[in-house]
Amino acid sequence: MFESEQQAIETQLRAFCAQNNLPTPELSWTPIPFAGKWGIATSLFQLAANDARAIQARTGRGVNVPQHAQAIAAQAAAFLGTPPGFASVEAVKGYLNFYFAPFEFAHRVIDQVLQDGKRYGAGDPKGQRVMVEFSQPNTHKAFHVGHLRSAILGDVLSRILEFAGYNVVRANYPGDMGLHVIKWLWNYAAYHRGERPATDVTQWMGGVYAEASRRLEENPELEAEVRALYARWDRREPEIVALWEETRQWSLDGFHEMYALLDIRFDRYYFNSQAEQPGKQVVEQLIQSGIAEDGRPNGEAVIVKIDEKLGLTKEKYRVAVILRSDNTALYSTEDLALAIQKFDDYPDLAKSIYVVDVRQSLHFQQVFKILEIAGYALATKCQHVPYEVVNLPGNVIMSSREGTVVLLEDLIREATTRALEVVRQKNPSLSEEQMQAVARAVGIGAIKYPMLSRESGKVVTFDWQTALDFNGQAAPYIQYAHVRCNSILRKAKAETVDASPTPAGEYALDAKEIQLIDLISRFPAEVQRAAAEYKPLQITNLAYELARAFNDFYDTCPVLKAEPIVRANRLLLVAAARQAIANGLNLLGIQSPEVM
RNA sequence: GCUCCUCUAGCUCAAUGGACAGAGCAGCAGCCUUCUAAGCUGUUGGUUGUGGGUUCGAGUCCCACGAGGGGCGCCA
Repeated sequence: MFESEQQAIETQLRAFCAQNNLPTPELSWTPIPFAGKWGIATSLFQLAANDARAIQARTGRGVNVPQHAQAIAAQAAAFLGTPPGFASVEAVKGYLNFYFAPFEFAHRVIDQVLQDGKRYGAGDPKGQRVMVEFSQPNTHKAFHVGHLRSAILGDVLSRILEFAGYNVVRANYPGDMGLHVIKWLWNYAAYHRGERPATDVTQWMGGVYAEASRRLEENPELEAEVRALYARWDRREPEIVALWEETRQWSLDGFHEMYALLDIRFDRYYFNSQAEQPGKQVVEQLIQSGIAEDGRPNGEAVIVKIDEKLGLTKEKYRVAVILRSDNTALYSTEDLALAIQKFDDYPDLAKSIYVVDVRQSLHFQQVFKILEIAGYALATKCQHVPYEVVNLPGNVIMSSREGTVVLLEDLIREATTRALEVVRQKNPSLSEEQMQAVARAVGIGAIKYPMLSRESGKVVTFDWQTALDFNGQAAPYIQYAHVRCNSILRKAKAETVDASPTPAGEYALDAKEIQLIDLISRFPAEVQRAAAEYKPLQITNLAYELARAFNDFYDTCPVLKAEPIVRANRLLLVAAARQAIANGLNLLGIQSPEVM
């Protein structure tokens, strides 16, 4: 947010170095890391180390780098004086700290936030299109908490990338065909023909699937019926296709309901079943060009010996199987075609991102590498963004077959019920309708936040107690800070605040106010970083820090009862804080309630 | 055998190669006649798995080891 100040100082520092025969400095800027201090800082250790080497080479004399850094910093501070707009400069422990003139800079930040509103923190358009594929639910199965991480992570990455300035295509890739679907169809046709799901569609679909698995486990001889059905599907018998199409739609309808509840949307659906034939064509092409080896004549599969093709001596990409010996498609068959399909549909894609479970890392490395070997330039634009799984306590993996699952419907119901109890108790004056709305916002937020607030490479362990704990570092804490902002502004008749952003008179800002403004000013840079590194964690951290700083401010700085000048300024600050918190929550796909 | 990931306070997790490793939860002690206590304050808690190395500087990068987890030619 203060790039122009940084650049001005850097120009001065380069002049200083040139004048003093020092190496050209490469500076990186950080906020001054001490509570209540506001400004920008840079260390001079790198510069000092470079100069120390030069002195060593020239004179053979060793130089103590930290001392040298501090000496240079002190000289530089004297050379620079206090740059325009700053309150002071200090050289300490090899760092140069530039302190902002708080009131002036505070109002630059606040004015910017209030002017930009919902767009505060958004990046300039980058003119690049990015596709994010996520969620990939299996039709004819239940949707459980383990499936939630991709959906939430992918949605939030999409939001962040969009806000950062990219054109984002949100893609879903449902698994609508495969052995699980055939098993389901078999069970349905044999024991549930004519039944239709009424409510909780996805749960019902999952029930029929679980029943199928159970039946087959108890009576393995029934497998023959399933195989027979698979053969009928392979022949595309109209009756089977029609049944598949109808029941598949039930699942998709169920998914739509859940996505709506979770406020997740898609621009484009790719279906597993549609990638099958194109995938086989890609495989043929790979065989023709000598990249793949066709083992089918000998009853073996079609494979690509990737390491061999690359001349690698150590195992890295290994051998990929890209088509079964019986000519049926594998995931890799379909992913080869899908990767290409995406660029056919959107030739200007700068990046094609796959938000998929870390266990498929090798699979994607193989697919992308095979395409690269085959000469597809798009291969290097494909990137797998992996995440770790969601487990149950005791390192138990959620599995539909094992029955160790927490269903999404149950989790949402439980979380909103619990939130409703809390809001009923905390704020009984609200209308029933308001309470319901708050409970939904809080319940959904409480589900999403834990999935986003840890490194995606770390396993999330789901347990009810933590999931339903609405205190501390969690979404409701941030939402509550937003509500408090809103409450103050409502009482102050917020509409007059936004209309007159220029306050008359100046006063000494409290340390809590400075802390809050400092954090608000960091938002745009954090958005860019989150987008560049695919890390929603940056946003959860900042949103939480903002809420904490606001609660701190709320506790020590009266607003409505303050003197007129202070009151006017603090109202603007509260409005800016509310906006920053709301924008942060919005990036996380979490609602900002007006009341709680 | 090859390979990827994880290891930080009792627990769950943060921390651009930089200044003093921070939060929450749990525990203990306080704060509602106040802009909503879903809040705030104080307090307890650390050889960042172990050993080397690189660097002016390492929780962060490199190597080895340990522990746990994932993946590896016809599962998805």
